This record gives sequence, structure tokens and C-alpha cells, in this order.
Amino acid sequence: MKIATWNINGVKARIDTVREWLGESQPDIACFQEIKSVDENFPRQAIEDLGYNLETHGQKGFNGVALLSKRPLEDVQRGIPGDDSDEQARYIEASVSTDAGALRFGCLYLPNGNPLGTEKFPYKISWMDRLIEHTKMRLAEETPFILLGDYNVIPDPIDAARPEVWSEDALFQPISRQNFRALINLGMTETVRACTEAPETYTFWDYQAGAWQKNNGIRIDHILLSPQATDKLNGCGIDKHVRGWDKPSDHVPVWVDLAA
DNA sequence: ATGGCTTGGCATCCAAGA
Repeated sequence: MKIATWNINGVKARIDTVREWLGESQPDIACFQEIKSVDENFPRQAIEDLGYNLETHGQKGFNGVALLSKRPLEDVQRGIPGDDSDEQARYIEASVSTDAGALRFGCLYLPNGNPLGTEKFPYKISWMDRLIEHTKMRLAEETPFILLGDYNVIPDPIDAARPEVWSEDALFQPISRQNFRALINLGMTETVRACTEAPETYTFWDYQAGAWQKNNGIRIDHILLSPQATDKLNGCGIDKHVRGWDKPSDHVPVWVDLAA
């Protein structure tokens, strides 16, 4: 079973690119971030025509996440618990049934947190705290749980082409990295690093300053697996070539293959 | 380089992204 995450940077602007990638990659589950659309305006038909069930959690203008699945999506949950006043659409979770049992997927768009010194950074950190608490609860269930999306965290210096330029950025702050590490330390496996130690493994290249052409990238899109999901891990990959397509997102898809 | 593109919106400039 192929499970992918991709920050598509606007579903309206990206729908043709998204459909081309879905046809090529054929994921069983796809998790999208930054759909930048309200639920009513999401181009459902263009996705459903390719054989996918679809659940969205959108808002006007920014953010927004979506789950696609060839199997029915069950027990859909929108938002990360822990702050009823949070109106930003950044999390959607659902289950699918397989012959080997249920799998649960959490699709996340973690706050960017820039610029430092504004309310945006503490919002990022508190959002991560809520994600950690929610993940503890899921792990206690001792079932396959896949937490994937745009984490907006550069875990280590090797995950940036030029780590020094990110030193004052929310994505590479010690507390951001510590919270990401705390999530892994709960017992989650970070799949890309489980599959490769290769340097220059990135998932995002800025639109500006020829970042793609210079391979000036960062690795911020991650797939974390609970122990029960890690037991099923066959492999993982990054669809880097998609960044070179016409009308690309600035992120590329990241995927895992699970025996299920 | 002082964010150099790209997106969507109370749009024809602004905010937000990373």
C-alpha cells in the first residue's frame, strides 16, 4: 500500500499537476496540504474521477488539508484537539480498513512560525505540543498510525543545503527541532531517514533565486510511523522530479510503501 | 541582496509562505 504526502500549494492552481502525479504515482492514500480552498470550492470531481474518496478540511485563502483514498475513509476527524479557539485548518485524520486490519492516518500542515518574535512562533510550538499529546493518545492504542505532512521543521543540518542561512528561521530553531525529536522519541519512526542516509535529500525548493536549479533545498515534509505501522514498512521515496514539472508546487511528494 | 517567486483575496496591491 502506497501512502504519500504532498504540500500542493493551492489546489485550484495545481489541479492538473496533481492529477498527472496521481496517475503516475498511483498512491492508495494521498495527504495534501495547503489546498488554499474552502471545502465547497474544492474540485472534488477531478479527484473522484480518478477513483479516489476525498475528505477535506479547508478554509478561505490559506492552509487547508485533504485526504484521498482508494478505499473508503472512515471516522474522519478534523483539527488537533487541545485548543477550541484554533480556527486554522491544519489537520485531518481518518482510517481505512484493510485485510490486515485498520490503518489510521493523520494529515498535518504544521504552522510555519515565521517571523520569530511574533505570535506566530509560539503558535507553532503550542501546535506541536498539542500534536505530541494527540500522538501519545494514538500510540496508546497500539495500532498502525501514520502521521504525515508538512512539518515545517528541518530536523538536522544535513536536511538543508545551506543550514547556516536557517539559523534565525522558525523551521530550524532548537525548540522546533526538539519538539520534532520529542515526537519521534514517543516511539514514532521517521521513515525517510530509516530508508536513506543520503545527503541532499530534500522535499522543498524555494521558488526564488533559482533554488531548484542550485539544489538549494530543505527537508521538511515527513512521514512518521507508529511501531505497528513500522512493522509493515517496505520502503519509501521522494518524487523529486515533480519539482521540475511545469507549474510545480515548491514541495514534492514523499511516500512510503507499507505491507497492507 | 534589502525575500530575488507564487498563490489567493474584501484583488490590480497585499499578506503569507519557508
